[in-house]
Amino acid sequence: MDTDKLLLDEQAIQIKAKLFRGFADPSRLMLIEVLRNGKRSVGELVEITGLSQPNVSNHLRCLADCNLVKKERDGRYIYYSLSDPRITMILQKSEQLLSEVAKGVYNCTRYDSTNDLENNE
Amino acid sequence: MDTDKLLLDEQAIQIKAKLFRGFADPSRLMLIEVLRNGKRSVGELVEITGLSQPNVSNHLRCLADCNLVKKERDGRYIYYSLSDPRITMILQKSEQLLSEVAKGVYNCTRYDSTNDLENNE
DNA sequence: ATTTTATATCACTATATAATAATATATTAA
DNA sequence: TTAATATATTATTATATAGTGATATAAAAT
Repeated sequence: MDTDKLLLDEQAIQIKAKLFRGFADPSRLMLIEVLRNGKRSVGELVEITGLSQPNVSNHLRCLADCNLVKKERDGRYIYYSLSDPRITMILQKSEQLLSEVAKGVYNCTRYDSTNDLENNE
Repeated sequence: MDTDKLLLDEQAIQIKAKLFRGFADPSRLMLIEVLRNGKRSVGELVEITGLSQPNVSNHLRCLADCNLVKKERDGRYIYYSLSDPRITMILQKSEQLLSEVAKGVYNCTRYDSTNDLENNE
């Protein structure tokens, strides 16, 4: 009914969706997971993730723009770290949720390029 | 170092990113927010969100495939509801996080079509 | 000053996917 | 059965965006 419409603050939804987009890409999520263990330079992140350097920089900029990570220069190196411990909490909650719904998410190939399943539902 | 690489279970990352993609689209997030108040038929969701019926159905299918929502038929109506209370918990945590980083997320126009900001950083 | 190293930016391409329009399916009512 | 209603599917289009290669900027070392 109309009580629902009141709860649908368009702008709040947009912002919240944007936050989740920070987590919604495998490369960015990889970076965030690594940063859960502490600050890392861009070079280290490149080394650990195996992503290209420009790709890492681009994703870090995206995350930094959204305040999900913060940067700190030390000489030639720039160290990135998570901006808020609640980011880790959200990831933890998500892991708990996934332990139950993982199967469904795994089977969700709706938007997958690797759509090579042979099971028909 | 290498200890990080061990933590980077590729498949786990992919699945987790997929979960967040469920939340990362404004239309889907809207649907989820509405469902936080209880089960709704497709028609009600169309009415409340203002999205087109096929669009709602498509997003619901995506969410259902990923086990984020469950469906239940009653006559001609199909009622959708959140599959797990932890979904709500994740959203709550995210709201708390957003209360602090919202400004940054709001200003994050990196991938925005509505890129009409006049402030230069 | 020049070179080396670390990171960022930019232009471009390819892919993913959100939205739409048209149509199909399923359930109930007449 | 036929009509009406509710939901799902499909094909298509347009847009968003991830990744790459080339280059630029910045700091330190020679």
